[in-house]
Amino acid sequence: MESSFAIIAEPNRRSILSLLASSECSVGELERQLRMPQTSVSKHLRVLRDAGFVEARVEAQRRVYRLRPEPLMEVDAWLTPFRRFWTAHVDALERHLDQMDLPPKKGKKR
Amino acid sequence: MESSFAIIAEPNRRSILSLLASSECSVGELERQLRMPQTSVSKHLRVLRDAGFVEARVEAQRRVYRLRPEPLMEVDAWLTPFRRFWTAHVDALERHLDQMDLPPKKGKKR
DNA sequence: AGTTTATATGACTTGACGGGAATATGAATC
DNA sequence: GATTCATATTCCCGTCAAGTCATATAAACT
Repeated sequence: MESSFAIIAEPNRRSILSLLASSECSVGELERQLRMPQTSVSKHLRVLRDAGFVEARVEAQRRVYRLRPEPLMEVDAWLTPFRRFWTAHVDALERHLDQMDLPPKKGKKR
Repeated sequence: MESSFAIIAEPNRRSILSLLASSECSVGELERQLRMPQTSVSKHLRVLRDAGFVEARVEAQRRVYRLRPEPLMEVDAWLTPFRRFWTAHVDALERHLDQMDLPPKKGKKR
């Protein structure tokens, strides 16, 4: 359970994170929107919290969870060396489109 | 039916992908650089190939593996809704501007 | 042909993870 | 203070994946 990658390997956890990307949620709200048992939501939230993906604030009986950016930034950073593999493709696609489309005003520095 | 996220949850597979990001490799080269048993490397490559992360070309007795961009692009796309969480805080981080420098064939980057 | 080199596959074991039910904790309301 | 609501934790179980060992395939070399 150590790496951030293992954490987001779980589909339900990714769903939780996606919901929290829109707005912070209580456990009950997550439970209803994802239609999964509360005990499951709580356990996944525990994992996410231990890994630093989310943090909770106590509000009366509720716990309101919100996102923390660091672990996903780490994933994003890991992707960096790979991006050149598809930016190359995008460039090729751009060149191709330039032949049929209007010349774009955006920066094409070469 | 493994998701791309589950594939890169495995540390050894991430190591393989990182090596292939520098240059294509044969199984033996991966085996030596990662210092893991050949049978393990082959099995991870099998998983990576089935998931579309890599493809192999046959070169005599060797299989030379190289990266395929699509699955990692998918991961990158999933991160999109989350990026505002750190681009908002870390101002003007140029991670999405062209980080395209010349890819070195050997030697250390970074 | 037989041997070495390079890679893949199959069988087996082991350990980790997720789901579910039951239970526990704890705050709020009566 | 007992009950209800909201969330967390514990225990058991089934599954699945990774590591290891042995073996299989196939090309290259003698």
